[in-house]
Amino acid sequence: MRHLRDFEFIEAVIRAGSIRKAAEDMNITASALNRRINRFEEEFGYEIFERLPRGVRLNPAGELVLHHIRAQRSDFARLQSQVADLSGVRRGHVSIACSQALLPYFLPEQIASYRKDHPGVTFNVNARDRFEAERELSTFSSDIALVFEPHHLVDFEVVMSVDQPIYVLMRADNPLAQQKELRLRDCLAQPHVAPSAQYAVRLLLDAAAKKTNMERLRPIAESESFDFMRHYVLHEHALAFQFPIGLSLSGEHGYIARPLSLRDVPPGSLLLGQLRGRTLPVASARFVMQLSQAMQAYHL
Amino acid sequence: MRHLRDFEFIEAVIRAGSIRKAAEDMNITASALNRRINRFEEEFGYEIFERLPRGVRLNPAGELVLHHIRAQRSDFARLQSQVADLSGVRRGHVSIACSQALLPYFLPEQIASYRKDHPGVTFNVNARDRFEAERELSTFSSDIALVFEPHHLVDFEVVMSVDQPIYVLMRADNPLAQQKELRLRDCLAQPHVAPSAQYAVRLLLDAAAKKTNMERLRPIAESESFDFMRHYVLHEHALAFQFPIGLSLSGEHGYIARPLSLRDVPPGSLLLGQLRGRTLPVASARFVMQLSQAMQAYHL
DNA sequence: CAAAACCGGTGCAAAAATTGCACCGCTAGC
DNA sequence: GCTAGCGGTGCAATTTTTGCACCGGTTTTG
Repeated sequence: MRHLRDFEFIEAVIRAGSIRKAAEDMNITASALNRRINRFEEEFGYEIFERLPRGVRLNPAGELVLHHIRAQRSDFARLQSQVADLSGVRRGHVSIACSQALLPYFLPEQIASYRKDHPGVTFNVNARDRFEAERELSTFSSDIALVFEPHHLVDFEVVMSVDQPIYVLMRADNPLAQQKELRLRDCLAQPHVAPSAQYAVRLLLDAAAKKTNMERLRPIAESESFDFMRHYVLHEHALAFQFPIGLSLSGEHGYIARPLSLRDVPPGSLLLGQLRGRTLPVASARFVMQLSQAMQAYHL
Repeated sequence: MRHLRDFEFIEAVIRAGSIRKAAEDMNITASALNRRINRFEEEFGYEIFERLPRGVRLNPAGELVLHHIRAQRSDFARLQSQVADLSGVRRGHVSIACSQALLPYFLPEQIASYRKDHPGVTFNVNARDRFEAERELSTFSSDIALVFEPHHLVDFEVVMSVDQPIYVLMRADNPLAQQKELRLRDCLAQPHVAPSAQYAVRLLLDAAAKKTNMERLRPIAESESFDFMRHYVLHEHALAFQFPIGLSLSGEHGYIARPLSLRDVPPGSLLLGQLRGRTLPVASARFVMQLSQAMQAYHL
């Protein structure tokens, strides 16, 4: 769009770190770009770039402008989405930052179900940890975040939250599979794999083990990939841990899942959220509503 | 600003109702303006005007665009205000829609006090009833509203609220001035003036009179001007009604004010608010904080 | 019922804004 | 002290925008 063109050039300069490099990226002369930037600053009333000998860098005013640019663009996208919606077109795009756990079962099912009604809507799904997810929201890189136990929560507006007990994964022939509910001490006595430290599952397990004076987790394998861990238990007689929303509980994938007793380990909170105060495009807003309903089904 | 120019032209067309008239207003040729509008619609992807034989009119998509334009402009003003603030300039502009009652004492004092610290900040103060005030907020015509008992409350985000008992105004030689607190029936027995029906004071008085089976108000004069009524009691031996925040309680202006008993008439709520979800410019946000503190002093 | 008054839209040339090119002065790094 | 890379500027070329004249259509007016 015409009226956002200055903003595109400004963003290009920010990315490139210098006007000349940005000019090359944008297929324009450095002098032309230089004048655009200068004219913008003049009209805006304040400089937004520091001039360094090797290039330019945003000053504090520029940081505000950058945020404004991002907000502006997202706002305009929402406007178009609203207009498209009222002309009955029902198209749009939804961008999601989510925990890894939701990638195999939950989100594919939800998205497929949504697209059955709204085939014009496209999706963007990226695995992000809870820090990155919030950052993605505040830079307008994602519309929606779906993560366990997010941290800051300053820019994160919680739309829906469900508690999830931790489940233990094992092969069907594991004797523990006979019990309906497992105790933490029984699990730690067996060989187990565990997610690395930044994941909510691991945090909860570590805290629980520490609290009850049991010995710490001694995973035979640590990984950032729940996919890997889910498959590992099929090969060696080991346990893995995961939230049920990331699992298939039918047993048809070869593994059995049993909940850890809530007496031992508190549940983790799965939070659905968006950037605080932001009005989402129509498609995203509707998908949030669907997710929110789907999450209620997981309510303890 | 450059990137808002299309928006200015669009607004001009909306105001004028036809491209030709708008072109005249904007000192431009109709053909040029026509092409701007057409180009915008083409780039935007949707028509925003209905072409009528006598001009043009916004279609529903256009309504959304209009709202976007207003939000955009306000957002840009806030950005400039934030940047100005961080360069230490402390300038800006605050636009207030408020009840008449706040014009004589409360707001002048508050604004003067604020401008002592921030002389670069300018103000816009307009008396609006509670319907108009909310409309002003949602069209971004005012930043802040300060009204009694606003109605819709859908777009109105309450920042602070204080209850105000109704006070009775009289000349110092009125025998009622001897009492610390007045009963409604005593007041209605005397000649009195009253605000017209749309005002909160009148609503409360009418409701109270009706409820207690007393006879209705029989004002010897009805007016929309509290200024008029305040002065009237100085000339004839009559009573007037007003919230204390609109009064000088020192007696130095010639009238005496006594509260109506809360047993007879419930207090009215003075609400300080802004457009829901909007982030105000720095100057406005700070002034809201000051108003909020000042209002606490009136807490019952 | 016809003329006049407006309306949005378009072709074309004039005017204005933007861009590209050549070049300046400056600083960091070698 | 030399070079490479940077932001900035004067001037001409180029692209974009505008103004003017005019078209076809509809409503108002006499």
